Amino acid sequence: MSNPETDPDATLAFARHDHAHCACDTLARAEAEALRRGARLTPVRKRALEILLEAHRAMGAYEVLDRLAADGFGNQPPVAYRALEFLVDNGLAHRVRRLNAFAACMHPGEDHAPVFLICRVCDAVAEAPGAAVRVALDQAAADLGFAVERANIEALGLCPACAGADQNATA
Amino acid sequence: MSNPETDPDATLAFARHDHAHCACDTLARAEAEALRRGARLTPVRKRALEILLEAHRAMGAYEVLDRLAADGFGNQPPVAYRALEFLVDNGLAHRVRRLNAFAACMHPGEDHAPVFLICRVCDAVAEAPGAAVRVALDQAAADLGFAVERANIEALGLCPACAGADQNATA
DNA sequence: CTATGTATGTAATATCGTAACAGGTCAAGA
DNA sequence: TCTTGACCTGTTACGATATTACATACATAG
Repeated sequence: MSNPETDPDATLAFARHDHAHCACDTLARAEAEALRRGARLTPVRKRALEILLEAHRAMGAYEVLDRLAADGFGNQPPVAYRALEFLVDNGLAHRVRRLNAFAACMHPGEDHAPVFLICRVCDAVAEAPGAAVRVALDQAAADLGFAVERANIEALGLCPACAGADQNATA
Repeated sequence: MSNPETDPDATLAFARHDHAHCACDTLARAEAEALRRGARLTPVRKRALEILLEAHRAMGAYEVLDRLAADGFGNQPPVAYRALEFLVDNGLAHRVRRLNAFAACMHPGEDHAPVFLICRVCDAVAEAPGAAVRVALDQAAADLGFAVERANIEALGLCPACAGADQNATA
């Protein structure tokens, strides 16, 4: 079984790619987006985002906190929660509630409705485009007179790799 | 029998209705569904479901636990978590992660994809029909080769009542 | 009856999250 | 310059949520 702690390739997207490049690129876009919004991407906040981008997977708040503390920032929970809350509020990160975790947004600035796909075998998390899902959700809500402001759409299931492994094992 | 996907009145989410009647009716359907699945709806489990149905809202595990303990069952967390997990696994209840809470399923046995609409003002929670949302989600996942087994779709926003109050206050 | 699997009870603890307050930084305006 | 106010960071302390591990009880098939 692959594990996001040990097998980075099985993480955020279900495909191999250049982490260093996509992390660096995404950070640049996040900084631009923060500037555009007039949001202050202070050192702790920026470092928290970098941590999420470097890890390239969903991380718990305390895990982020440990890294922040190691970098000389505060070592108490509010330090991490505040930085993460800022990132989420400004569309630079997402909260994955099923995992009590946070993940850097891969598309900061783009108006997107992320859908999180969580593999129940290897715990990999992918951020999938969910525009169509969001449209359907808004419609379902509108039918009841409800106005959606924020949505969490999370799916548990099998990622391609684990589905393949499962078939092979069963066969 | 009404179908939650097509009959909006069956999901009187934000509307007034007869709690006692709908709770009793839903409990009967839940028992039938448990029987059909060969799931053992033991006393603790049944009582936990009743508690959720009577409250008719999302409840925290510890809140359910208090009531179970008051009824003579165990008073330690696993008692509540196990009963609630059973209910969720068997489609008799849902977990609302945004609220760290559980709610009785209003349509046990019917193959449905619940969408939770959570009012950020009054905290009311409605279980809306989400078949269309689920279809869109399955498609988005399939595009990445991901097979969805379970989904949590939760929206935060304004319920009709609070949206109205807000408009009045602003006007 | 007895072995087996399942359900329940309990203790202890792990994990996650927040309230409240203190001090620091920075920019706008008296 | 000095103050004021808004915002950010750090820390203490605590509350809320959830799980592990183990012991006991209970059902049911053989």
